[in-house]
Formats: sequence, C-alpha cells, structure tokens
Amino acid sequence: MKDGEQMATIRDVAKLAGLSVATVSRAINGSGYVSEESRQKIEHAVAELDFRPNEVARSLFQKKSKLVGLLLPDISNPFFPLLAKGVEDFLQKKGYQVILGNVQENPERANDYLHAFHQNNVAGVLSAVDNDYAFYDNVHPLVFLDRVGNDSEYSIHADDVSGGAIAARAILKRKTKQIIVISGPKEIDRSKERLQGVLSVLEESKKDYSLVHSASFLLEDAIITAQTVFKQFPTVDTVIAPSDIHAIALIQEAYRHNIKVPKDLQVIGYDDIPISNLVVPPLTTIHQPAYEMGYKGAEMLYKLMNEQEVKQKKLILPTRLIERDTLRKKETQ
Amino acid sequence: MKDGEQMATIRDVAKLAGLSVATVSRAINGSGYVSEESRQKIEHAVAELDFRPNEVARSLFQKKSKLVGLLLPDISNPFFPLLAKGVEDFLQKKGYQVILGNVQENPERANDYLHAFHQNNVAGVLSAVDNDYAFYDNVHPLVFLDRVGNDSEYSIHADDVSGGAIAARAILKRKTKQIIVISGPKEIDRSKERLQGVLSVLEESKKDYSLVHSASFLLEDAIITAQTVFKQFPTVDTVIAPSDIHAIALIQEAYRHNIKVPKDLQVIGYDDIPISNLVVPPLTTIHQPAYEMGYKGAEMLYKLMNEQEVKQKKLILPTRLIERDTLRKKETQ
DNA sequence: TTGAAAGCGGTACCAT
DNA sequence: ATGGTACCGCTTTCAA
Repeated sequence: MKDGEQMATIRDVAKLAGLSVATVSRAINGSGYVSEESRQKIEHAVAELDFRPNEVARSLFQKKSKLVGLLLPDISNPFFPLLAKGVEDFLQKKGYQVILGNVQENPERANDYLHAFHQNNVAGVLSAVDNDYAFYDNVHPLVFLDRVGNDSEYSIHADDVSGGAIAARAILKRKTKQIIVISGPKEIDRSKERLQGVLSVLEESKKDYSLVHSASFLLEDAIITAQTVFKQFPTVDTVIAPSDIHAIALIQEAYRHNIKVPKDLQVIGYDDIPISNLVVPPLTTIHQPAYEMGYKGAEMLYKLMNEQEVKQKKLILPTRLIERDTLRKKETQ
Repeated sequence: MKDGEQMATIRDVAKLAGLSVATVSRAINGSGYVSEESRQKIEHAVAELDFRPNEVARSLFQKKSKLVGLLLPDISNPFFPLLAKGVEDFLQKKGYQVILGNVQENPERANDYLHAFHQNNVAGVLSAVDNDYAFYDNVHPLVFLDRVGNDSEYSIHADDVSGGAIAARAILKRKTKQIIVISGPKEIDRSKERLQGVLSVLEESKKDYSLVHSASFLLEDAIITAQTVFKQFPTVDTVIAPSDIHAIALIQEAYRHNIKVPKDLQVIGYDDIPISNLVVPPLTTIHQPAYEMGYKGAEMLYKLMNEQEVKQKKLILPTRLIERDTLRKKETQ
C-alpha cells in the first residue's frame, strides 16, 4: 500500500529530530526517560512525516500483535453480524483490529483459521464456535461468545435456560390446543439450554407438547422444519421456535397454508434479530443481547490480553420477552 | 497464543534437518534449488515440529502481508455479510486473512481503518465504502465493491440502472393508480443509478409517479420512510423500493394500516437478501448477486496483488427480477 | 537522559 | 545445491 513516498520509519523520525531511534521509541511508547525538549522535537518530526509505527515490526518483536481473531459459525445468520459489530466497536476504540474467521459450520475451517490467527501473532481470540468444532489447545487468551465449549474458562452468553422458560411461560398464558416445540441442533449448548428451559416449564405445568427437530440454524433448515411441522402436525396451533429465522419461516409456511397468525397459529421466536420487528405480523420473541455480548466479550478479552483482572470469568446475560403480535391475547392474567 | 511449547522457528527446522535456514526457506517457498534428499529431510523436520512459518516475520521482510482489509459501510445490513462471505470464501482458499473494517457510515472511522490496514502491511484492500467517505490516495491495490468511487480504477458492482429499469417494467405490467418511488441516499451511486433506471422507464412510458426520499439504508430510516409514504400519499397503491429492507418495512406499515399486499398495495424490493424469501408475503424483488460480487471482487484483488492480468477492470454484474408475491397479477401479456 | 547494538523470524543475495 | 549473513522496522537491554 501507499506507494507514493516510502512510509516514514522510526529512523526517519530520529534523523529529523536529531536523536536516536531508541529515544524516539521511548517517546512514542511513553517508556523510559525522555527530556521535555526531546519530546517536543520528536513530536514535530512525527507530525511532519506523518509517522505511524509499523505494527508488523512491533508484532515481530513483541511476539504479539494488535490483531484479534474472531471465529463465527455463519456470518449470514443475522445474529452474528450483530455480535461482530459489538466486538468491533469495542476493539476499535482500543486500537485493535479484528481478523474475521467465518467457519460456515465447518470444523476443518475453524482449525485453519486458528492456525492462521496464530501465524499472525494475534493477541487473542474470540470464538462463537464451540469446541466440538475446533482444537483450542493452547489458544490463549480465548473468550467464547454465545456458543460455549465445555471446558472453556472464559465465556459470555445469554441465559438461555431462563429465555426458554420465559417463552414457555408466555405460551402458558394463552389458550393452546397443540403445542409444538422446535428443538435446535443438539450439539449446540445454546439450543439445548433453550429447550431445557422450555420443557421444564411445560412439564411442570403438565402441558402436552410434541417435538420437531431442526438440523441447524441455517435458513434452508428452518424452511424444511417449518414444512415438517405442518406435515406432521396439521392441527398445530402453537409453536415455540428456537430462533427468529425458524419462527419467520414458520409464519410464511402458515401463510402458504392460509393459516392466520396469531389467530389460528401462534408463534414465539428467539433472538430478536433486527428484522423480527419488521415482519408481518411483528414477531413476539425472546431478546438476546447480541451486540452487548460481542461488546462485553471483547472487553473481557481485552482485560485478559492486558493482564487486567477479570472479576467474572463466565458472564451470563439476561434475556427478556419482547411482546409483539404473533401470540394470541392472554387468557388469564 | 500457544503458550505451551515455544512455536518452532525455521532455525529449529534447519537444525533438526541438518541444513541451513537458507535451504529450508528455499524448500518451503519452492524458490531456488533444493536436492530431493534435502527436501525429504526438511519435510520430515517440518512435520515433526509442526512448523508453520511466522507470517509476521515474512510480512516484515516482504513489506507485504497475507492480510486483506475489508471496508464495509454497515455490517448489520444483511447485504454486506453476504458480500463478506463471498470475499472470505475466495481469499481463504488462497491463504489470505481478512481484517474487518465496519465503518458504520462514519467517514472518520473509514480513515482510521485505512491507516490501521496500512500499518499492518495489508496486501490490498476491498472497499464497499465510497470515497466521499475516505481518502484512498495511495491505497493500493484497491478494489471497490458495490459502492464505487468516482475515480476508482478497479470495481465491481451490480447493473443498477438496468435493475431499476427491470423493477419499473415489472410495475408497468400491472395496473397502478398511484406509484411512489422511494429514492435511496443520493450520495450513494448505487441508489442513484437504481433511481435513474426506474425513472427513465417510468418517464418513457409517461407514467405519473411521486418521489419519497430515504436518508439511508439503515433499518430505522426504512421505517421512517414507510411511515412517510402513507402519511404523504394515503392513496398509494404501488411502491418501488430501493432495498428489501425498505420494502419489508413498507409491508409492515401497510399491515398496520390494514392495507392488503399485493391487493391494495403492491411493492417491489431490491437486493434479494435471504430473508426476503421468508417474509409474508414473499417479496418480489430485484436480485443483486452479493455473494458473487464479494467473491469476484476478491478474485480481482487477488490478481492485482499477484501481478496477474486483470482483463476487466470494471465488472458489472447482472441483476434480475425475482417474482414472488408482492406484485399483483399482470394486466397485459 | 541518551544511544549503540542485539534480536524478533523470516528471505534473498552472494559466495562457495 | 547449499549456507553465511545482512536486513525488514521496531523495542529493549545496557553502558555511557
């Protein structure tokens, strides 16, 4: 890049300021002694030359760059861009750059990225890919976002057991004939916990329900699942979905069958992705703080990278019900 | 990262293979002579030590890394993750990593990222942020994706004039009473061209229409715009939207007013983001090949980075009509 | 308070 | 065909 003039180096600054590179380095990093007079000269020279330290050279010496690796399962799932945005907003303020690793739910690719991150001396990694998918041995520091590995020391995710329970309780307040609970991929802790939260409430209240399984959070699987629901359970009138995408796909399938939402079919989603507020009817769902998760996860990683104390190694963020229009009126209060 | 054992260096490999670092380097890079025998030894040593060259050291020497900067206007706009996915899929195969720069439509941030990219010796940059927003002088090689700066030499984007025309022609095949054309932000070439395509067809056919302006492609502005449309034009029965988000927001606003789509209001979107096929009713829209744009843009950049010939400096990708359910039946034909 | 010099992990020139 | 070595730009001892 920048081909015009060669980029100024610390040597150019030193020459212009009439000092040694060592002094310039100290001045720039605020390490060691530098006289006020020298500081002035250096400041001017830096401005004059528009000098910016070469991060690569720094990284080579420090064995640590200002780069952070971010592993995402699937960037086309709207939940993850939100996460990524939170991550970037925090790290950008701290002068870190993020290297994107979009794994496409592909274990091999996760490991390739982890190696690439390492070869680039990343200062840390943030991962939303659980460790069935990748070998994290020796990746350090490491903070898991959303999807959490069993043995992960640092992590941040939503309170999905509680989120699932909230969804189920919202359903119990309505009249229901046949409840279908869609379960997400069982390898993913997040969806297991959601399901667990839902089922515990349903069972405690002795409500009948049937399960339909969805293979993944991919759009295609959400569509297939929606079709399955109506095929297997033509009389379904209530669905608890494991994601907003699932819920939206279901609403569309209902529309194709000329089933009215929420009159004939009520649906509750999960995630509260931005679009869920724009669909017809606006989706009632469980809000998961994706942006905040990314932001706080980055903050945790930052502390780890800079040897600051992390008071809470496992952060669990609250979920909450967003009441919109896909559930029927409450029966009881 | 990897704290356990120190990462193996090329010197370790040389020692284990009983050869010099120069020979090992040649073997690894396939540059210069290496005897078959030496090659074998080196191969074993590399495997034994699980050696992977430190990209930072390489980058320092070469003044060029295996990193590519990707500037995006807004990662939470579903169009851009698709682009990013295409970019990553291509570059990952070629051994490049992408540094994410999410600009949030903020000029200052664009420049910060450009500097950061530079300080990290990126081999090139891909930008979907037009140059009113950033100073690209000396950023090289540079390929613009989607949003194209005036003086950009290399670029790839959709044929939006034609896309706009296709949308307008689809509308002309239907009966209309009052057509509203929503214009996107005028600073963005893409939306200018869409509008131009729409208007040229409408004017040629002497159709009346009214314009409503939308400040940006942000969700919030799409909602505001939808409200404006109904407030200013209560009798609107046809809308040409500048993005799917705008169209979806409009459909929801119609729903709130109890206006039926497409019976009382027909809408055509633009982009064909994944969710457009999941909403109710499924959105008729103009498909823009976002993934392909990212993929091919990355390919173009790759050629530039590796001094390969680029036959076409400005690639314009075709758009096409995706007929779904938000337009009424054709009148003629 | 300052500076000379070693070294981070590679690459490539130049001998041999 | 191989290896010694300077060097990429910066940081950090260590001596002055």
